[in-house]
Amino acid sequence: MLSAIMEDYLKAIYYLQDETDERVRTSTFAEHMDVEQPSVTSMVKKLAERDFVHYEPYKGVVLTDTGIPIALEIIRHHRLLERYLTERLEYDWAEVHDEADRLEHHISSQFADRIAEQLGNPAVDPHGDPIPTADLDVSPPQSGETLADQQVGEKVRIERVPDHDPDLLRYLSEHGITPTTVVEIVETTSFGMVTLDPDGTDERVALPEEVARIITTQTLTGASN
Amino acid sequence: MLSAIMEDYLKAIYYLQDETDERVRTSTFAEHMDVEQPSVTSMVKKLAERDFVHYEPYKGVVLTDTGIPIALEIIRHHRLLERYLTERLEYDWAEVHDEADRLEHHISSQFADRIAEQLGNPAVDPHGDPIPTADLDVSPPQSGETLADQQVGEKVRIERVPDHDPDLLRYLSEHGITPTTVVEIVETTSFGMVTLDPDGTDERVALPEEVARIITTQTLTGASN
DNA sequence: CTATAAACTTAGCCCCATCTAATTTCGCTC
DNA sequence: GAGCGAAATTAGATGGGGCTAAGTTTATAG
Repeated sequence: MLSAIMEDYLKAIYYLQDETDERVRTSTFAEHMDVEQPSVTSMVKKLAERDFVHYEPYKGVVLTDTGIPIALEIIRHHRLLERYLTERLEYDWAEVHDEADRLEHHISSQFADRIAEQLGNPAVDPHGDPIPTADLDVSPPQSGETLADQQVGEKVRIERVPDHDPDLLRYLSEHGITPTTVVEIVETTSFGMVTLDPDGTDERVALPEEVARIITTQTLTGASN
Repeated sequence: MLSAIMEDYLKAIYYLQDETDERVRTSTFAEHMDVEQPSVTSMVKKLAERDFVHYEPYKGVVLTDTGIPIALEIIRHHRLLERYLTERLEYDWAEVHDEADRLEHHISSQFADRIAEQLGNPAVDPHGDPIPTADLDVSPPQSGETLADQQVGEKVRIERVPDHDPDLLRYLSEHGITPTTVVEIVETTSFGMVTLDPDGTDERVALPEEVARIITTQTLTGASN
Protein backbone atom coordinates (compact mmCIF):
# COMPACT_ATOMS: atom_id res chain seq x y z
CA MET A 1 0.00 0.00 0.00
CA LEU A 2 1.07 3.54 -0.77
CA SER A 3 0.67 6.47 1.55
CA ALA A 4 -1.28 9.50 0.41
CA ILE A 5 2.00 11.36 0.35
CA MET A 6 3.69 8.93 -1.97
CA GLU A 7 0.68 9.11 -4.22
CA ASP A 8 1.04 12.86 -4.25
CA TYR A 9 4.65 12.62 -5.30
CA LEU A 10 3.78 10.28 -8.13
CA LYS A 11 1.03 12.58 -9.27
CA ALA A 12 3.40 15.52 -9.18
CA ILE A 13 5.99 13.69 -11.23
CA TYR A 14 3.35 12.88 -13.80
CA TYR A 15 2.36 16.52 -14.15
CA LEU A 16 5.84 17.92 -14.15
CA GLN A 17 7.11 15.31 -16.54
CA ASP A 18 4.28 16.22 -18.85
CA GLU A 19 5.12 19.89 -18.78
CA THR A 20 8.85 19.75 -19.27
CA ASP A 21 9.03 16.48 -21.13
CA GLU A 22 12.17 15.34 -19.43
CA ARG A 23 13.36 14.05 -16.10
CA VAL A 24 11.93 15.92 -13.20
CA ARG A 25 14.57 17.68 -11.16
CA THR A 26 14.66 17.80 -7.41
CA SER A 27 14.27 21.55 -7.24
CA THR A 28 11.23 21.71 -9.53
CA PHE A 29 9.71 19.09 -7.44
CA ALA A 30 10.46 20.66 -4.10
CA GLU A 31 8.90 23.88 -5.21
CA HIS A 32 5.82 22.19 -6.57
CA MET A 33 5.25 20.13 -3.44
CA ASP A 34 6.22 22.92 -1.11
CA VAL A 35 8.84 20.90 0.73
CA GLU A 36 12.61 21.24 1.01
CA GLN A 37 14.91 19.53 -1.41
CA PRO A 38 16.26 16.88 0.96
CA SER A 39 12.73 15.67 1.58
CA VAL A 40 12.36 15.14 -2.13
CA THR A 41 15.61 13.26 -2.44
CA SER A 42 14.71 10.92 0.37
CA MET A 43 11.21 10.25 -0.89
CA VAL A 44 12.41 9.75 -4.41
CA LYS A 45 14.81 7.11 -3.19
CA LYS A 46 11.99 5.27 -1.49
CA LEU A 47 9.90 5.42 -4.63
CA ALA A 48 12.83 4.16 -6.69
CA GLU A 49 13.34 1.25 -4.30
CA ARG A 50 9.74 0.27 -4.80
CA ASP A 51 10.20 0.67 -8.52
CA PHE A 52 7.66 3.39 -9.08
CA VAL A 53 10.23 5.74 -10.55
CA HIS A 54 13.56 5.53 -12.26
CA TYR A 55 15.97 7.69 -10.35
CA GLU A 56 19.42 8.79 -11.36
CA PRO A 57 21.16 10.84 -8.69
CA TYR A 58 21.79 14.43 -9.73
CA LYS A 59 19.84 13.80 -12.91
CA GLY A 60 16.24 13.61 -11.89
CA VAL A 61 13.43 11.16 -11.96
CA VAL A 62 10.97 9.54 -14.40
CA LEU A 63 7.90 7.42 -13.74
CA THR A 64 8.23 3.73 -14.51
CA ASP A 65 5.51 1.61 -16.04
CA THR A 66 4.59 0.68 -12.51
CA GLY A 67 4.33 4.28 -11.43
CA ILE A 68 2.32 5.66 -14.32
CA PRO A 69 -0.95 3.81 -13.65
CA ILE A 70 -0.82 4.85 -10.04
CA ALA A 71 -0.48 8.48 -10.97
CA LEU A 72 -3.26 8.12 -13.51
CA GLU A 73 -5.56 6.51 -11.00
CA ILE A 74 -5.11 9.45 -8.65
CA ILE A 75 -5.65 11.89 -11.46
CA ARG A 76 -8.80 10.05 -12.44
CA HIS A 77 -10.03 10.33 -8.88
CA HIS A 78 -9.19 13.99 -8.71
CA ARG A 79 -10.91 14.97 -11.91
CA LEU A 80 -13.98 12.86 -11.29
CA LEU A 81 -14.29 14.38 -7.87
CA GLU A 82 -14.02 17.88 -9.26
CA ARG A 83 -16.72 17.12 -11.72
CA TYR A 84 -18.92 15.47 -9.13
CA LEU A 85 -18.51 18.24 -6.63
CA THR A 86 -19.45 20.95 -9.09
CA GLU A 87 -22.20 19.07 -10.80
CA ARG A 88 -23.85 17.22 -7.97
CA LEU A 89 -22.89 18.97 -4.78
CA GLU A 90 -23.11 22.55 -5.90
CA TYR A 91 -19.50 23.35 -5.35
CA ASP A 92 -18.16 26.43 -6.94
CA TRP A 93 -15.73 26.06 -9.80
CA ALA A 94 -13.06 27.68 -7.69
CA GLU A 95 -13.46 25.83 -4.41
CA VAL A 96 -13.41 22.36 -5.84
CA HIS A 97 -9.70 21.84 -6.02
CA ASP A 98 -8.78 21.53 -2.35
CA GLU A 99 -11.55 19.13 -1.49
CA ALA A 100 -10.63 16.93 -4.45
CA ASP A 101 -6.97 17.08 -3.55
CA ARG A 102 -7.65 15.47 -0.20
CA LEU A 103 -10.31 13.02 -1.21
CA GLU A 104 -8.53 11.67 -4.26
CA HIS A 105 -6.32 9.59 -1.97
CA HIS A 106 -9.08 8.15 0.11
CA ILE A 107 -11.88 7.12 -2.19
CA SER A 108 -11.85 3.55 -3.45
CA SER A 109 -11.81 2.92 -7.16
CA GLN A 110 -15.27 1.56 -6.64
CA PHE A 111 -16.31 4.98 -5.43
CA ALA A 112 -14.67 6.60 -8.42
CA ASP A 113 -16.43 4.24 -10.79
CA ARG A 114 -19.77 4.90 -9.17
CA ILE A 115 -19.53 8.65 -9.45
CA ALA A 116 -18.26 8.32 -13.00
CA GLU A 117 -21.34 6.28 -13.80
CA GLN A 118 -23.61 8.81 -12.11
CA LEU A 119 -22.08 11.51 -14.25
CA GLY A 120 -22.34 9.49 -17.43
CA ASN A 121 -18.59 8.86 -17.68
CA PRO A 122 -17.60 12.39 -18.56
CA ALA A 123 -14.48 12.92 -20.66
CA VAL A 124 -13.25 16.11 -19.04
CA ASP A 125 -13.30 17.78 -15.65
CA PRO A 126 -14.72 21.27 -15.04
CA HIS A 127 -11.42 22.85 -16.02
CA GLY A 128 -11.39 21.01 -19.31
CA ASP A 129 -8.73 18.49 -18.30
CA PRO A 130 -9.30 14.99 -19.65
CA ILE A 131 -10.43 12.33 -17.17
CA PRO A 132 -8.59 9.01 -17.51
CA THR A 133 -10.99 6.12 -18.09
CA ALA A 134 -11.43 3.22 -15.66
CA ASP A 135 -8.71 1.32 -17.50
CA LEU A 136 -6.57 4.43 -17.36
CA ASP A 137 -6.54 5.64 -20.92
CA VAL A 138 -6.05 9.35 -21.26
CA SER A 139 -7.08 11.34 -24.28
CA PRO A 140 -4.08 12.67 -26.12
CA PRO A 141 -2.98 16.17 -25.26
CA GLN A 142 -5.24 18.63 -26.97
CA SER A 143 -4.48 21.27 -29.54
CA GLY A 144 -1.74 22.90 -27.56
CA GLU A 145 -2.82 26.31 -28.75
CA THR A 146 -3.39 28.91 -26.09
CA LEU A 147 -5.12 32.25 -25.88
CA ALA A 148 -1.74 33.87 -26.23
CA ASP A 149 -1.31 32.40 -29.70
CA GLN A 150 -4.41 34.02 -31.15
CA GLN A 151 -4.65 36.98 -33.50
CA VAL A 152 -6.93 39.90 -32.87
CA GLY A 153 -10.34 39.15 -34.34
CA GLU A 154 -10.05 35.36 -33.94
CA LYS A 155 -12.86 33.47 -32.27
CA VAL A 156 -11.91 30.38 -30.31
CA ARG A 157 -13.44 28.03 -27.81
CA ILE A 158 -11.88 27.85 -24.37
CA GLU A 159 -10.64 24.33 -23.89
CA ARG A 160 -8.76 24.06 -20.65
CA VAL A 161 -7.98 26.26 -17.67
CA PRO A 162 -5.50 25.08 -15.05
CA ASP A 163 -7.11 24.37 -11.73
CA HIS A 164 -4.52 25.52 -9.24
CA ASP A 165 -5.36 29.15 -8.64
CA PRO A 166 -8.78 29.71 -7.08
CA ASP A 167 -8.54 33.48 -7.50
CA LEU A 168 -7.97 33.17 -11.20
CA LEU A 169 -10.82 30.69 -11.51
CA ARG A 170 -13.14 32.96 -9.63
CA TYR A 171 -12.19 35.92 -11.77
CA LEU A 172 -12.69 33.98 -14.97
CA SER A 173 -16.02 32.49 -14.04
CA GLU A 174 -17.28 35.86 -12.86
CA HIS A 175 -16.51 37.16 -16.32
CA GLY A 176 -18.15 34.25 -18.05
CA ILE A 177 -15.04 32.40 -19.10
CA THR A 178 -15.11 28.64 -18.59
CA PRO A 179 -14.17 25.68 -20.74
CA THR A 180 -16.46 25.48 -23.79
CA THR A 181 -17.27 29.19 -23.87
CA VAL A 182 -16.36 30.93 -27.09
CA VAL A 183 -14.40 34.16 -26.95
CA GLU A 184 -13.22 36.70 -29.45
CA ILE A 185 -9.78 38.24 -29.11
CA VAL A 186 -10.29 41.97 -29.26
CA GLU A 187 -6.87 43.29 -28.45
CA THR A 188 -3.32 42.25 -27.75
CA THR A 189 -0.68 44.70 -26.63
CA SER A 190 3.08 44.77 -26.87
CA PHE A 191 3.32 44.95 -23.09
CA GLY A 192 1.60 41.62 -22.63
CA MET A 193 -2.10 42.15 -22.25
CA VAL A 194 -4.77 40.15 -24.01
CA THR A 195 -8.34 41.40 -24.09
CA LEU A 196 -11.26 39.11 -24.80
CA ASP A 197 -14.92 39.37 -25.51
CA PRO A 198 -16.81 36.32 -24.23
CA ASP A 199 -19.42 35.01 -26.63
CA GLY A 200 -22.22 37.41 -27.36
CA THR A 201 -21.51 39.75 -24.45
CA ASP A 202 -20.16 43.22 -24.70
CA GLU A 203 -18.02 42.82 -21.68
CA ARG A 204 -14.27 42.98 -22.12
CA VAL A 205 -12.03 40.77 -20.07
CA ALA A 206 -8.35 41.57 -19.85
CA LEU A 207 -5.74 38.99 -18.98
CA PRO A 208 -1.98 39.27 -18.58
CA GLU A 209 -0.19 37.29 -21.23
CA GLU A 210 1.24 34.82 -18.76
CA VAL A 211 -2.28 33.84 -17.91
CA ALA A 212 -3.36 33.72 -21.55
CA ARG A 213 -0.47 31.37 -22.17
CA ILE A 214 -1.86 28.66 -19.87
CA ILE A 215 -5.43 28.73 -21.15
CA THR A 216 -5.72 26.38 -24.09
CA THR A 217 -8.14 26.85 -26.93
CA GLN A 218 -9.77 25.05 -29.80
CA THR A 219 -10.21 26.56 -33.23
CA LEU A 220 -13.86 26.82 -34.20
CA THR A 221 -14.20 24.19 -36.88
CA GLY A 222 -16.86 21.97 -35.53
CA ALA A 223 -14.94 20.00 -32.93
CA SER A 224 -16.83 20.17 -29.66
CA ASN A 225 -14.90 18.09 -27.19
CA MET B 1 -5.43 20.19 13.52
CA LEU B 2 -6.09 16.61 14.49
CA SER B 3 -4.78 13.60 12.67
CA ALA B 4 -7.21 11.04 11.29
CA ILE B 5 -5.91 8.67 13.91
CA MET B 6 -6.62 10.98 16.81
CA GLU B 7 -10.10 11.47 15.43
CA ASP B 8 -10.52 7.73 15.38
CA TYR B 9 -9.53 7.45 19.01
CA LEU B 10 -12.01 10.13 19.98
CA LYS B 11 -14.75 8.42 18.04
CA ALA B 12 -13.92 5.11 19.70
CA ILE B 13 -14.06 6.66 23.15
CA TYR B 14 -17.43 8.10 22.35
CA TYR B 15 -18.82 4.73 21.34
CA LEU B 16 -17.27 2.75 24.14
CA GLN B 17 -18.24 5.33 26.72
CA ASP B 18 -21.77 5.12 25.47
CA GLU B 19 -21.87 1.35 25.78
CA THR B 20 -20.36 0.92 29.19
CA ASP B 21 -21.35 4.24 30.64
CA GLU B 22 -18.12 4.71 32.49
CA ARG B 23 -14.48 5.48 31.91
CA VAL B 24 -13.06 3.63 28.98
CA ARG B 25 -10.26 1.30 29.99
CA THR B 26 -7.06 0.88 28.08
CA SER B 27 -7.68 -2.77 27.33
CA THR B 28 -11.19 -2.25 25.94
CA PHE B 29 -9.79 0.42 23.77
CA ALA B 30 -6.84 -1.52 22.51
CA GLU B 31 -9.06 -4.34 21.46
CA HIS B 32 -11.53 -2.06 19.75
CA MET B 33 -8.85 -0.20 17.81
CA ASP B 34 -6.83 -3.28 17.13
CA VAL B 35 -3.61 -1.88 18.55
CA GLU B 36 -1.50 -2.84 21.55
CA GLN B 37 -2.12 -1.33 24.94
CA PRO B 38 0.97 0.85 25.07
CA SER B 39 -0.12 2.57 21.89
CA VAL B 40 -3.35 3.46 23.59
CA THR B 41 -1.65 4.79 26.69
CA SER B 42 0.62 7.02 24.70
CA MET B 43 -2.11 8.34 22.45
CA VAL B 44 -4.41 8.93 25.36
CA LYS B 45 -1.75 11.03 27.02
CA LYS B 46 -1.46 13.18 23.93
CA LEU B 47 -5.21 13.62 23.80
CA ALA B 48 -5.26 14.53 27.48
CA GLU B 49 -2.53 17.11 26.95
CA ARG B 50 -4.64 18.72 24.29
CA ASP B 51 -7.62 18.54 26.60
CA PHE B 52 -9.81 16.34 24.44
CA VAL B 53 -10.10 13.72 27.15
CA HIS B 54 -9.83 13.53 30.87
CA TYR B 55 -7.32 10.84 31.70
CA GLU B 56 -6.61 9.27 35.03
CA PRO B 57 -3.75 6.77 34.91
CA TYR B 58 -4.86 3.21 35.63
CA LYS B 59 -8.46 4.38 35.71
CA GLY B 60 -9.37 5.10 32.14
CA VAL B 61 -10.50 7.99 30.05
CA VAL B 62 -13.57 10.18 29.42
CA LEU B 63 -14.25 12.70 26.68
CA THR B 64 -14.16 16.35 27.74
CA ASP B 65 -16.51 19.02 26.47
CA THR B 66 -13.83 19.80 23.92
CA GLY B 67 -13.60 16.22 22.77
CA ILE B 68 -17.29 15.42 22.45
CA PRO B 69 -18.09 17.72 19.53
CA ILE B 70 -15.12 16.39 17.63
CA ALA B 71 -16.31 12.83 18.06
CA LEU B 72 -19.81 13.87 17.07
CA GLU B 73 -18.60 15.61 13.95
CA ILE B 74 -16.84 12.45 12.82
CA ILE B 75 -19.88 10.37 13.61
CA ARG B 76 -22.01 12.79 11.64
CA HIS B 77 -19.67 12.40 8.69
CA HIS B 78 -19.68 8.66 8.99
CA ARG B 79 -23.41 8.25 9.12
CA LEU B 80 -24.13 10.76 6.41
CA LEU B 81 -21.63 9.03 4.18
CA GLU B 82 -23.22 5.67 4.83
CA ARG B 83 -26.55 7.07 3.91
CA TYR B 84 -25.24 8.82 0.84
CA LEU B 85 -23.34 5.79 -0.39
CA THR B 86 -26.33 3.50 -0.14
CA GLU B 87 -28.87 5.95 -1.38
CA ARG B 88 -27.02 7.79 -4.09
CA LEU B 89 -24.13 5.62 -5.13
CA GLU B 90 -25.77 2.24 -5.05
CA TYR B 91 -23.60 0.82 -2.36
CA ASP B 92 -24.75 -2.28 -0.66
CA TRP B 93 -25.88 -2.05 2.95
CA ALA B 94 -22.98 -4.26 3.95
CA GLU B 95 -20.12 -2.67 2.05
CA VAL B 96 -20.74 0.85 3.15
CA HIS B 97 -18.91 0.78 6.43
CA ASP B 98 -15.29 0.64 5.31
CA GLU B 99 -15.60 3.36 2.73
CA ALA B 100 -17.28 5.63 5.26
CA ASP B 101 -14.67 4.81 7.86
CA ARG B 102 -11.93 6.20 5.69
CA LEU B 103 -13.76 9.13 4.17
CA GLU B 104 -15.20 10.44 7.42
CA HIS B 105 -11.83 11.95 8.27
CA HIS B 106 -11.24 13.62 4.98
CA ILE B 107 -14.44 15.28 3.91
CA SER B 108 -14.91 18.89 4.92
CA SER B 109 -17.92 19.83 6.97
CA GLN B 110 -19.03 21.69 3.89
CA PHE B 111 -19.10 18.38 2.07
CA ALA B 112 -21.05 16.79 4.88
CA ASP B 113 -23.57 19.60 4.87
CA ARG B 114 -24.01 19.35 1.12
CA ILE B 115 -24.71 15.65 1.12
CA ALA B 116 -27.02 16.09 4.10
CA GLU B 117 -28.92 18.65 2.11
CA GLN B 118 -29.07 16.38 -0.93
CA LEU B 119 -30.52 13.67 1.23
CA GLY B 120 -33.04 15.97 2.87
CA ASN B 121 -31.24 16.01 6.23
CA PRO B 122 -32.03 12.45 7.21
CA ALA B 123 -32.33 11.60 10.90
CA VAL B 124 -30.82 8.13 10.79
CA ASP B 125 -28.27 6.19 8.79
CA PRO B 126 -29.00 2.94 6.96
CA HIS B 127 -28.41 0.95 10.13
CA GLY B 128 -30.88 3.04 12.05
CA ASP B 129 -28.29 4.99 14.01
CA PRO B 130 -29.16 8.65 14.55
CA ILE B 131 -27.19 11.22 12.52
CA PRO B 132 -26.03 14.22 14.57
CA THR B 133 -27.29 17.50 13.12
CA ALA B 134 -25.00 20.19 11.76
CA ASP B 135 -24.88 21.77 15.20
CA LEU B 136 -24.18 18.36 16.64
CA ASP B 137 -27.36 17.50 18.42
CA VAL B 138 -27.99 13.80 18.67
CA SER B 139 -31.39 12.29 19.19
CA PRO B 140 -31.68 10.68 22.61
CA PRO B 141 -30.92 6.98 22.79
CA GLN B 142 -33.89 5.05 21.55
CA SER B 143 -36.11 2.56 23.32
CA GLY B 144 -33.29 0.36 24.45
CA GLU B 145 -35.38 -2.75 23.84
CA THR B 146 -33.81 -5.41 21.71
CA LEU B 147 -35.02 -8.46 19.86
CA ALA B 148 -33.85 -10.56 22.76
CA ASP B 149 -36.33 -8.86 25.07
CA GLN B 150 -39.39 -9.87 23.08
CA GLN B 151 -41.96 -12.54 23.86
CA VAL B 152 -43.03 -15.12 21.33
CA GLY B 153 -45.89 -13.73 19.29
CA GLU B 154 -44.83 -10.07 19.66
CA LYS B 155 -44.56 -7.90 16.59
CA VAL B 156 -41.94 -5.16 16.63
CA ARG B 157 -40.26 -2.80 14.24
CA ILE B 158 -36.50 -3.19 13.73
CA GLU B 159 -34.92 0.05 14.85
CA ARG B 160 -31.16 -0.25 14.74
CA VAL B 161 -28.59 -2.80 13.62
CA PRO B 162 -24.92 -2.24 14.46
CA ASP B 163 -22.84 -1.57 11.39
CA HIS B 164 -19.60 -3.33 12.19
CA ASP B 165 -20.08 -6.82 10.82
CA PRO B 166 -20.58 -6.97 7.05
CA ASP B 167 -21.40 -10.68 7.16
CA LEU B 168 -24.20 -10.15 9.61
CA LEU B 169 -25.53 -7.25 7.59
CA ARG B 170 -25.47 -9.27 4.43
CA TYR B 171 -27.26 -12.14 6.11
CA LEU B 172 -29.92 -9.89 7.53
CA SER B 173 -30.60 -7.98 4.36
CA GLU B 174 -30.78 -11.20 2.38
CA HIS B 175 -33.50 -12.30 4.73
CA GLY B 176 -35.35 -9.04 4.52
CA ILE B 177 -34.37 -7.61 7.87
CA THR B 178 -33.39 -3.94 7.87
CA PRO B 179 -34.28 -0.99 10.07
CA THR B 180 -37.99 -0.16 9.76
CA THR B 181 -39.04 -3.69 8.81
CA VAL B 182 -41.57 -5.28 11.13
CA VAL B 183 -40.96 -8.78 12.41
CA GLU B 184 -42.87 -11.26 14.50
CA ILE B 185 -41.07 -13.35 17.07
CA VAL B 186 -42.02 -16.95 16.38
CA GLU B 187 -39.80 -18.84 18.75
CA THR B 188 -37.22 -18.40 21.46
CA THR B 189 -35.30 -21.34 22.88
CA SER B 190 -33.60 -21.98 26.19
CA PHE B 191 -30.31 -22.52 24.42
CA GLY B 192 -30.24 -19.01 22.99
CA MET B 193 -31.89 -18.96 19.60
CA VAL B 194 -34.45 -16.43 18.44
CA THR B 195 -36.55 -17.11 15.37
CA LEU B 196 -38.30 -14.34 13.47
CA ASP B 197 -40.82 -13.96 10.75
CA PRO B 198 -40.25 -10.76 8.76
CA ASP B 199 -43.41 -8.87 7.93
CA GLY B 200 -45.82 -10.72 5.70
CA THR B 201 -43.35 -13.37 4.58
CA ASP B 202 -43.43 -17.00 5.56
CA GLU B 203 -39.70 -17.20 5.82
CA ARG B 204 -38.16 -17.90 9.19
CA VAL B 205 -34.95 -16.26 10.19
CA ALA B 206 -32.99 -17.63 13.10
CA LEU B 207 -30.53 -15.57 15.08
CA PRO B 208 -28.33 -16.46 18.02
CA GLU B 209 -29.35 -14.57 21.09
CA GLU B 210 -26.13 -12.58 21.25
CA VAL B 211 -27.07 -11.12 17.91
CA ALA B 212 -30.67 -10.53 18.92
CA ARG B 213 -29.36 -8.62 21.89
CA ILE B 214 -27.72 -5.93 19.76
CA ILE B 215 -30.63 -5.34 17.40
CA THR B 216 -32.87 -2.73 18.92
CA THR B 217 -36.60 -2.59 18.33
CA GLN B 218 -39.59 -0.30 18.63
CA THR B 219 -42.93 -1.42 19.96
CA LEU B 220 -45.67 -1.06 17.40
CA THR B 221 -47.73 1.74 18.83
CA GLY B 222 -47.61 4.31 16.12
CA ALA B 223 -44.09 5.67 16.63
CA SER B 224 -42.25 5.54 13.31
CA ASN B 225 -38.72 6.66 13.81
C1' DC C 1 41.12 23.85 -17.66
C1' DT C 2 40.10 25.83 -13.43
C1' DA C 3 37.03 28.39 -10.28
C1' DT C 4 32.71 28.99 -8.43
C1' DA C 5 27.67 29.18 -7.86
C1' DA C 6 23.76 26.47 -8.07
C1' DA C 7 21.74 22.11 -7.57
C1' DC C 8 21.71 17.98 -5.24
C1' DT C 9 22.69 14.61 -1.62
C1' DT C 10 24.19 13.07 3.03
C1' DA C 11 24.13 13.40 7.93
C1' DG C 12 21.72 13.86 11.73
C1' DC C 13 17.84 15.51 14.12
C1' DC C 14 12.50 15.88 15.15
C1' DC C 15 7.65 14.38 15.61
C1' DC C 16 4.11 10.87 14.90
C1' DA C 17 2.15 6.37 15.78
C1' DT C 18 3.28 2.00 16.44
C1' DC C 19 5.60 -2.12 18.58
C1' DT C 20 7.95 -5.53 22.28
C1' DA C 21 9.92 -6.17 26.71
C1' DA C 22 10.26 -4.76 31.29
C1' DT C 23 8.18 -2.71 35.24
C1' DT C 24 4.57 -0.86 38.19
C1' DT C 25 -0.01 -0.61 40.09
C1' DC C 26 -4.54 -2.36 41.04
C1' DG C 27 -7.76 -5.13 43.07
C1' DC C 28 -8.79 -9.44 44.95
C1' DT C 29 -8.21 -13.60 47.75
C1' DC C 30 -6.80 -15.69 51.68
C1' DG D 1 -2.56 -6.91 55.15
C1' DA D 2 0.48 -10.01 52.14
C1' DG D 3 0.66 -12.13 47.91
C1' DC D 4 -0.61 -12.71 43.24
C1' DG D 5 -2.43 -12.26 38.56
C1' DA D 6 -4.25 -9.04 35.44
C1' DA D 7 -4.11 -4.52 33.69
C1' DA D 8 -1.63 -0.50 32.76
C1' DT D 9 2.46 2.11 32.20
C1' DT D 10 7.35 3.10 31.09
C1' DA D 11 11.42 2.25 28.31
C1' DG D 12 13.35 1.98 24.15
C1' DA D 13 13.22 0.70 19.14
C1' DT D 14 11.27 1.17 14.37
C1' DG D 15 9.53 3.32 10.09
C1' DG D 16 7.37 7.29 7.81
C1' DG D 17 8.03 11.95 6.44
C1' DG D 18 9.89 16.28 7.32
C1' DC D 19 13.75 19.84 8.50
C1' DT D 20 18.54 22.29 8.83
C1' DA D 21 23.34 22.27 8.14
C1' DA D 22 27.12 20.44 5.93
C1' DG D 23 29.17 18.23 2.19
C1' DT D 24 29.22 16.78 -3.09
C1' DT D 25 28.51 17.09 -7.87
C1' DT D 26 27.48 19.49 -11.96
C1' DA D 27 27.53 23.03 -15.08
C1' DT D 28 29.08 27.34 -16.56
C1' DA D 29 32.17 31.32 -17.02
C1' DG D 30 36.39 32.93 -17.83
